[in-house]
Amino acid sequence: MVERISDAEHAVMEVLWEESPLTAQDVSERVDPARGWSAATVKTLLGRLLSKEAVRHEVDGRRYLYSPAVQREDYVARESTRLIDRLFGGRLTPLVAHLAERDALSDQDISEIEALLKALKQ
Amino acid sequence: MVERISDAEHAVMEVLWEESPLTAQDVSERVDPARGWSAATVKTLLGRLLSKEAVRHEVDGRRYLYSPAVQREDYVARESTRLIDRLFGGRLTPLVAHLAERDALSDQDISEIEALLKALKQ
DNA sequence: ACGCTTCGATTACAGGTGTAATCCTCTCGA
DNA sequence: TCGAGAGGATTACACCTGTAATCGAAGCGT
Repeated sequence: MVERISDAEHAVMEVLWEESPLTAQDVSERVDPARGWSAATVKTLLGRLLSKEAVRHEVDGRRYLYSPAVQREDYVARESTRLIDRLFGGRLTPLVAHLAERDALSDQDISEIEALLKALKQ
Repeated sequence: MVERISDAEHAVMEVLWEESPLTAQDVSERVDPARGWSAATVKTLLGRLLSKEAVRHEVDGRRYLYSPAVQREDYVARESTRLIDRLFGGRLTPLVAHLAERDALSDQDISEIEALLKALKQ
């Protein structure tokens, strides 16, 4: 079930998906510096993720080592489905069409996606 | 700049994008019944959307007639970019790949997207 | 002219979020 | 052995959200 992961929490998850287990301090050092978070903030977020059961921790002496308890794949799946449902009635084609119209697709994107789809049809 | 439109507010926007201008009551009647909202709730949301300048209103006697002040296109663009940036480093291909892996693409989706991409290359 | 209805505006209120500061405890170095 | 630092837990606090109820003014029907 895992409740919804907020935006700030997501930034922490990204760190743990990248590498784990990590101590709170490790996470603090690795999290996107653009956030400008204090170590305390990161700890709060870790605590919240723990209670949401989105991460788990093993005890290491008097510290915790945190690891993701949800797969990035699953998170991504939930979030993308959510968006596509909300905005495009659950269908991907309009999203692609939309991005295409906004010139958000480079030639390379187009080629890659074509190759991908071709592979899917085999 | 239009602040971020929340989920509940978005449901109201959908009504106005579909048809406008509408009175608060009209909106209330048209909004997704699955939400089970009271008329008061819809009014609150309209009020918030007004102050966010996501909708505007013209006075009609002692009522307001509400219309969208942001285009659905723009909203959709912002939201999809946001998701794709956050989850896929700004690139669409991984999203498509991801959906493909989850079997979220039907044969028809694939054909449609192929056709779309083909058209884009002309 | 008076009360009921209809509107928007104001107020409410709990839960989530972003962003910490503070507290308590344990451990390690001097 | 005693104080400083490191760690998690607790507390803080304002703003956003979802979901209304209530208020006060204006118009309508009788």
